[in-house]
Amino acid sequence: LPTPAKTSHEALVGLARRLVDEGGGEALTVSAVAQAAGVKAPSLYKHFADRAALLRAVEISAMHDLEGALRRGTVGSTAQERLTSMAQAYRAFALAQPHRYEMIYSRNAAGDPAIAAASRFAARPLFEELQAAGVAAERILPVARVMTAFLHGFVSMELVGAFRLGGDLEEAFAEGLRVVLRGV
Amino acid sequence: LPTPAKTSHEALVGLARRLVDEGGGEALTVSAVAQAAGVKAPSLYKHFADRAALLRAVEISAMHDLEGALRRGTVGSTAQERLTSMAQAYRAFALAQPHRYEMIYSRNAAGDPAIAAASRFAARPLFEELQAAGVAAERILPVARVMTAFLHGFVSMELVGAFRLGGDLEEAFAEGLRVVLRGV
DNA sequence: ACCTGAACACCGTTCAAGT
DNA sequence: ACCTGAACACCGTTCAAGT
Repeated sequence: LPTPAKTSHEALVGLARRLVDEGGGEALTVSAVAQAAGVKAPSLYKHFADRAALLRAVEISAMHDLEGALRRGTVGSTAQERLTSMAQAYRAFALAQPHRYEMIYSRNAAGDPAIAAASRFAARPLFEELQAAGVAAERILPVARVMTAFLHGFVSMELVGAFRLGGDLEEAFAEGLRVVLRGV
Repeated sequence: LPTPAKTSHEALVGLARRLVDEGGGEALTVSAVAQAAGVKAPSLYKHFADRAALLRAVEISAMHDLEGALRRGTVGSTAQERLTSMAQAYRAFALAQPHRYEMIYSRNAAGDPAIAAASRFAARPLFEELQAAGVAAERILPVARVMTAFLHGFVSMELVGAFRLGGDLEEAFAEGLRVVLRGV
């Protein structure tokens, strides 16, 4: 005689996301998610293999969020305008949801195929814009890597507080973006 | 009647470093360090306020390591050569000691003044080379930020396995470096 | 002055028992 | 089929007691 389910896979991911947004990855404890779902900790193991699986689900949803933010933020008619606005949308996403952003490049994920697929999904907007900009096919991958390396490096250092020497961060970002886009 | 000390601040940091090198930051547990030192866990609190303090000590030593690796790796007579070799040394350090590198940009550190000082120390080689290269004083900070953003972004994505789409990573790094150095 | 055992609140996880 | 209480091994940390 089945007990009616008090929660679900999707509901748990949603609650886990909220915990991450508020307190970072370490706030995503099995007990905290269970409590938020009105259930006891052992019950979670009926929905997820372990904490790592829950973490991966949140990471994947964060990658989808990033993809959406990039698409919404990409505006303008020229390639320069569109790539610049996309880069600004990338940074805005990271600054608005720092903990969620950090999940994306956490290494909980290593070899998981679903993570790899979500990662490719999040990278698609950039690839499409580079293609539309007329970048040669064989240069799209290296150019995309230089751009994402700069973007991820800049915002992750910004989030971690590594830019402690004063100066205008907005201008440093704009300058870096100009330099990188000149290479496109 | 004082008990003879079985360990010391410096010895504990050394043991903690080894644990980090082998298993990453999460391998640095109070019990593991204590066991490696031949002591019980509570004894560590006579040497460090808490686990976070031990973590910070390891981070600081990692920053000093990076500084040394950058200085040793910077060779050549022209500014381009020297900055290129420094960038390659940066990446080589991260790839050779990934866990130690990750400590440097972990956010355990936030507002600690000793961490901030060590961070400035590790950044010095780059600042000095940019100055020697004749970069205008007011451009040194933004240029250094673009370079470190690219370097940290590239190697941290590489370490985390974010570059899954094949292609030549060596060339992507070299290409990115050329683009960034063109901005200097 | 440093080390220790015992204790506490917290983890993630397992499992037999409930419905 | 899902939920639960009890249990286990592990965390970090505190503290009174040892020398």
